[in-house]
Amino acid sequence: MTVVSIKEVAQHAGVSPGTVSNVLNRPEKVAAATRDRVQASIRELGFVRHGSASSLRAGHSRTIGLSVIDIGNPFFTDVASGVEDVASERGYAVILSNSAGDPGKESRNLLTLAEHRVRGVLITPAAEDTSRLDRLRDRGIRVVMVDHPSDRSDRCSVAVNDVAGGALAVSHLLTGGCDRVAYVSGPLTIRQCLDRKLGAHRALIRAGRDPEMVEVVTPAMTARAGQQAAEELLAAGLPDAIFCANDLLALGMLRALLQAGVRVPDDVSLIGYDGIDLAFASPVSLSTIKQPMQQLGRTAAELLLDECDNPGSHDHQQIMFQPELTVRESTR
Amino acid sequence: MTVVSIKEVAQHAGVSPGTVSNVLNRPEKVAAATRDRVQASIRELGFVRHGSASSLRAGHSRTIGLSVIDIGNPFFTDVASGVEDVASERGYAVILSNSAGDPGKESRNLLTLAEHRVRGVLITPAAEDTSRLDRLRDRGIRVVMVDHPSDRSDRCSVAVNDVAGGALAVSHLLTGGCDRVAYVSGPLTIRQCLDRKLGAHRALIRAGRDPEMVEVVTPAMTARAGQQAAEELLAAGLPDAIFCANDLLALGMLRALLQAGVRVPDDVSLIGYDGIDLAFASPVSLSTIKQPMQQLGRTAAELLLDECDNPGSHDHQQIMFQPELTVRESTR
DNA sequence: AGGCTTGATTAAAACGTAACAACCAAATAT
DNA sequence: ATATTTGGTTGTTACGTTTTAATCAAGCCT
Repeated sequence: MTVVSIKEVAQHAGVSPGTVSNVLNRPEKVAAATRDRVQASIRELGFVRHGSASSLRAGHSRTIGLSVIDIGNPFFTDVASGVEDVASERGYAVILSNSAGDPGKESRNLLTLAEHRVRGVLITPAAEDTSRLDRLRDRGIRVVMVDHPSDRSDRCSVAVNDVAGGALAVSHLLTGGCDRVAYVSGPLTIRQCLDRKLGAHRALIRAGRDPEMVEVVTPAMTARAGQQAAEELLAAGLPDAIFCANDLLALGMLRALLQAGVRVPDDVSLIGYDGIDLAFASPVSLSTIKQPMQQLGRTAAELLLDECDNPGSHDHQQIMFQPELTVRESTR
Repeated sequence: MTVVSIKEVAQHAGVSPGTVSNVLNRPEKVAAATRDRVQASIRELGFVRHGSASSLRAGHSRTIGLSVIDIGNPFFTDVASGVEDVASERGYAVILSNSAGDPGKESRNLLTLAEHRVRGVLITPAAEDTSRLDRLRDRGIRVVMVDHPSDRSDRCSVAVNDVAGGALAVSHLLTGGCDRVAYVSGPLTIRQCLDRKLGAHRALIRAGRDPEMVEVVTPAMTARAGQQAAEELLAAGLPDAIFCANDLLALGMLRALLQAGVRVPDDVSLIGYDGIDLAFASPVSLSTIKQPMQQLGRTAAELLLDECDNPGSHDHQQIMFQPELTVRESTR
């Protein structure tokens, strides 16, 4: 339980505490000989910088917060892994918090992040109202929105064009000769679901079809919910194409359809959204709209850290990636 | 960018800074009237405690570290979600770090955690050598091992009996009438893979069979690796039962088998390990050995926080959960 | 030789909070 | 009436670091 402080290192190396601090933070300012001596002492005593003291004095920490809607969803896992990569490359730590889609829990988590004086927050907001984010910014905590376009130009955001993705999915289904398309959506409070539906609508209109789709709304975007949605669809009479708001829903749907004796894609075409690894490995591999998930996380983290490290020259960007259609076996 | 300190709150409420601190940390010590007044000021000024200052002074932070081997694996995602739950209930933040199985990266991450003076670390170690963990403890950072039994009684650990799990899997296969069992393993540096194999061995011996199994070793425990393993197995001649070291491998295997025209379970029985959600949703639902993943995370976090909050009365526990066989469609 | 620059080092003052001893008034005990 | 306890509040110090201004020595210029 020995805590070695900068002071003891200084004493051991025969210099002042200030010099040790300089070795740590601006090594070029100190003569090579003393620098080596100090570094030797650091190693010998096993000193590690006290982050709390450091950030108290310096006025900022080397931590960022990451607030996601569902850590169990491979989409966010991939995003998180991209964030973690960039952060650890640049010596930042990531505090993870999971809102579980609950704006109340999200707010409480943001308070915890504020207490930790994180340098900034990457957030996929659980609700459309962004006033909480403004309050964070008033406290000097930068905010980058992830998988959600910013409505304002004074904030960075990284998103993927969900309207385009929805259109891509449905026009692929139509091209394959499908006629009646059903949309399996997650909760309607989730922007992504609404945008993808809007895109689907547009594609239908563009093709001169009736824009009305059968729609099933699930309470969660999980495989289990997808299976339940399948039952609803089977009871109501199957369409000849199904567009699921994400891959997990689609995988659950696929399972239930096959089990009910429905052939995919012969009887019904099925397309998912995200491009998670498992969508490829499913026994009938899943056509999907692929999003650059890791890239999303990496870019968001880079924007945030750039804003933190160069507050002067930084200009806010609203980045919008384009999703890509990946055709596999589940669509004709 | 206004930073409200305890001092300004004190001034606003007409009390001393010390009283504000008391309201924050031992509200029972301060008269109801002043307490209310201070709390009103806190709300009005939008004060939030400066975590760095607090932990500098108090000597300990309200953060724990979580170091996992692969954040992309649903197993660890579930564990993480259990940890996050408990931590956020008790006001702790979780710093996530991903070793990606690389002991070097793990060490670097642990250094970052040490700098942040986390209260403790939950870790699924990437290597058997635990001296790094001892060094952490010398620094006053408690360590709880997750999904890895502790070799020593002075440390908490939470694990699942992998030997029993391996035996469970293989004896189920044998009960179903299988004869030649193959084992698809992850990297042999991973203890879990070795233990599950050992269990498989034991089950074979107990049943009076030849304990030698065909074994395929994959470089990673992913669905993709499972598909590749299937090709190897198909080329070498199929056994009549396959035990995969985790569900992701099994799902990839399942996909490749079905695609090659192999019927599951008629031609070959297949069993996985973990019990991830998707194993249920796969078109031929996967028999598996279910582990209490969230529970693992919750328990580990509870042990750690108990050790932190009651250092006197805490006694170290090595908890070992028992895995459960879940029979579904992929085995006969 | 005296004044100047340069480069390296140090002393001291913060940063915002927690904890402890000291203090004070009011209530109780003697 | 005085002494003692009690409940509530405050002043002060310390936590480990960063930073700024100040100091010092050595080299250079005229």
